[in-house]
Amino acid sequence: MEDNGKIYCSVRIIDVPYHADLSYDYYIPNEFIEIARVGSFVTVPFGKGNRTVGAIITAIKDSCEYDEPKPVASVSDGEELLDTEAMEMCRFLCDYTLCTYGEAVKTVVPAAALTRLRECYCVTDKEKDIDKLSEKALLFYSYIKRNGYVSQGRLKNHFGDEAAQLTTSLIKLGFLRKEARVQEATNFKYITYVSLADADEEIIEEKAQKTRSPLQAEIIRLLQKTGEITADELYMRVGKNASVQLSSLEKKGIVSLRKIESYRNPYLDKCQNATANDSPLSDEQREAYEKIAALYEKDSAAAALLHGVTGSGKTRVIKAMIDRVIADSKSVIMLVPEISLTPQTVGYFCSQYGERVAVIHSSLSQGERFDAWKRIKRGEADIVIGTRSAVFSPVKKLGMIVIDEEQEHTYKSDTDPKYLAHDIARFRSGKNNSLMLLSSATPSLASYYKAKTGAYTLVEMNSRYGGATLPEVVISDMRYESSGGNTSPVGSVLAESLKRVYSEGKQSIVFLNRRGYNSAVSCRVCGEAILCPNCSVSLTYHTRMPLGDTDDAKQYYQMRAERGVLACHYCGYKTRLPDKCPTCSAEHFRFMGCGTQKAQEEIERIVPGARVLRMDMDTTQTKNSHEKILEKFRAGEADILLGTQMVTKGHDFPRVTLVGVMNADSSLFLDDFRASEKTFSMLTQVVGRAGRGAAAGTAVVQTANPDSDVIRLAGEQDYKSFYEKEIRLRRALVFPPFCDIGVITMSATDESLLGACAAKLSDRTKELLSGEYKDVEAVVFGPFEAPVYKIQNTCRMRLVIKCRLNKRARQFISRLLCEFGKSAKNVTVTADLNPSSL
DNA sequence: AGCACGCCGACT
DNA sequence: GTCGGCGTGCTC
Repeated sequence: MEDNGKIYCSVRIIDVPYHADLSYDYYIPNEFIEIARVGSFVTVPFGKGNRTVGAIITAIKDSCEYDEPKPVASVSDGEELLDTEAMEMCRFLCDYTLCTYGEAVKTVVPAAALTRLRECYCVTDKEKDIDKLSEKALLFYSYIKRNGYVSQGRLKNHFGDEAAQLTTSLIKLGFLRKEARVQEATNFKYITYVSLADADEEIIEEKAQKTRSPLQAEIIRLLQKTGEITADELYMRVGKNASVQLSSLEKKGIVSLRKIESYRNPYLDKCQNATANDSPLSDEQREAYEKIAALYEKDSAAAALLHGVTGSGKTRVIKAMIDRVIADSKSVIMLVPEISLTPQTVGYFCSQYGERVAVIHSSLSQGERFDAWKRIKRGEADIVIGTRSAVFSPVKKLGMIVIDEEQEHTYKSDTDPKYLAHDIARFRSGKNNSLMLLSSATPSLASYYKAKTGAYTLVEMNSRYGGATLPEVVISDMRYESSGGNTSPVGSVLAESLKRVYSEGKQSIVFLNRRGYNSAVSCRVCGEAILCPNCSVSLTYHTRMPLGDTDDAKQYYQMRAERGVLACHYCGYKTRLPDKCPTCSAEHFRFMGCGTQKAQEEIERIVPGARVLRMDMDTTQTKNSHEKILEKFRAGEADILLGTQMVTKGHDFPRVTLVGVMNADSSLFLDDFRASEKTFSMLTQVVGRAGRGAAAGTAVVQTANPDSDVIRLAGEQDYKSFYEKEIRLRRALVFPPFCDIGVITMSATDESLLGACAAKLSDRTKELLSGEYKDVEAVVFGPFEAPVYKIQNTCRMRLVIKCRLNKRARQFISRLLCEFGKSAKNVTVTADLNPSSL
């Protein structure tokens, strides 16, 4: 509606459910017109109660379709929050993963950068019957009245646990109102510089004479000597309690304080000893580099897959490419699967490029993350190394995004916008005409298929660099072990090899895909396994576990001393081993399977004297524990490194000559079409750990399926044959990359409600597919129970849709989410498009 | 999500 | 007769 020159804006609201996530129009009051821009964070009145909610301006315009727009309530000033590319990424995330705009914003921008909404309470103008309140309520009420707007936290501090009840009842009676207040992002770190005030020495001297405080006098004398110093330095010399004195000196006009914003950067020391060293590339590496560089120089959106056997020096090629890109004054984002597992890679790039590197990963504090983000946004860091969320880094002039170990499942987000880093990278490379470079020894089938069919440029490196040879691989058939009377999880071949390597003074790595002691405990009489009361999985027996900061540590120590603990790996539930079988009351249990704890005992028994380091979820709870364990092993303080997945990642240990895989087939028969791919990748990686130095290595792979092609080909490091075999299978069965898969998951605590909802969703899906969405070619499976049906007492059912996930198919699934988001109370419905596992 | 409107059971 | 249960629907 045309309206006397008013200015309007379209906004997307941050915290709305999926079905209400639309574009809403508001008018901008004159006072905000100067600062309101596309990408600004605003607050607006929303809904019947006009509650204040946060939103992002997506458009500014001089007319408005809607008849009675409300006014914008506040506009966050300062630089706009989201730049054009960030907004495009949000838009893309919404469309691509079917999330709300707000969820997308929270994914693209670090939490600390978002001006935070804080729930506050204030009094209303109602005064009638106020004297009828209880004494306590009246006290509560007048406290809020005195203070204006009071946050929940503050109320709880003053009134304790009663605060919550008091607020709700007073709101109900109409004396209080809840209102969201904008709390500006105050999340900055400053360094304070102290100097004597800019005045005549005489005046200062005169003022100093008047000072009674000896500490203040000391500060003045110090400053007269040193000139300007940082506050921290001053505290070091005269003591921390000087801060009060300092501010009083400032008030008196004797000293002046200067605040400079600084960054929290835990990688600073790594960066400051930057020592660029360049040894020349090998012929093969140079060839690979030139091919990729040529692609980059075309200056249009492109993607390359660098496929090189383990040890072929992919990192060196990547380094050369980064040099090439930054030579153009463009930025680089390099993704790694997990920072804690690749300290070498991170350390290497920090030392090469110094302070222009920003490192981003999940265990940064909010402030550290925010500061890294600002450094990038301001163009002070132009090389970003990080885990998947780093793909959103607001770099200037993006030249290249590298995805190292491209097949890793960590590149798919497991929380709500369930995006794949590759898809974001491809999108950004399209927008910036930049290069996406994938790198792996065992590419995902999807990526290799794209390379084979021409969508990506394939660059291959087939020889190990520096004369290292592939290890000799021995497949140890575990079927004969047990029939031969060896019930140990360590077979005779592996046992002999471990002993030999130990006696030679070399190191071994043993990989085992299961933590804990045993995998399950079952009753010897009725055969029932002991299950987690909250989840539908069996509990795992642990002999010892780290205590962390659990509140019942004492009790826990006691349990552990007595007889070990049964733990759930899904919800963290812990209990002591019961006296009797919960099902039949028999008193004897069978302990099945072998976890890292039991394996450690076994290996220590088999190789007497060997020092075994265990690395799994239980021993790596604390910060930097990964690095510490790896460093210890590297330093030769242990002979055998035993662990789960995390021992397979790309660290080089020159003294390792033996790698053992204890249960190579544990992931082979998973109920997942990617089982072979995952097993192959994992085995290839772990086998590649052996013999990275001059000495030839051996890999012992224990399996009950020695004839399996996957295991054989991984042993031979023959990716191409594996690919050909697997891709034929996928084509025949119509699995990705020959189709997409969408999974709709419903979860609820009420099982019957969930069942009803699942049936309804399934019916509705079929109805829409044969009606309004007839053009979407899809095959629907289910509903069935999720592989782990119950986690933390929440049951989950899912519907699997196989189809081409084009725009239209996404619309269709979006429609389902909208309909069931509205109607289904107490059932949560979410979608995962192309999940990393089924 | 929150908050309104709206239509059926046990109370002053 | 009303207060209040939570079913359905909307939010610029």
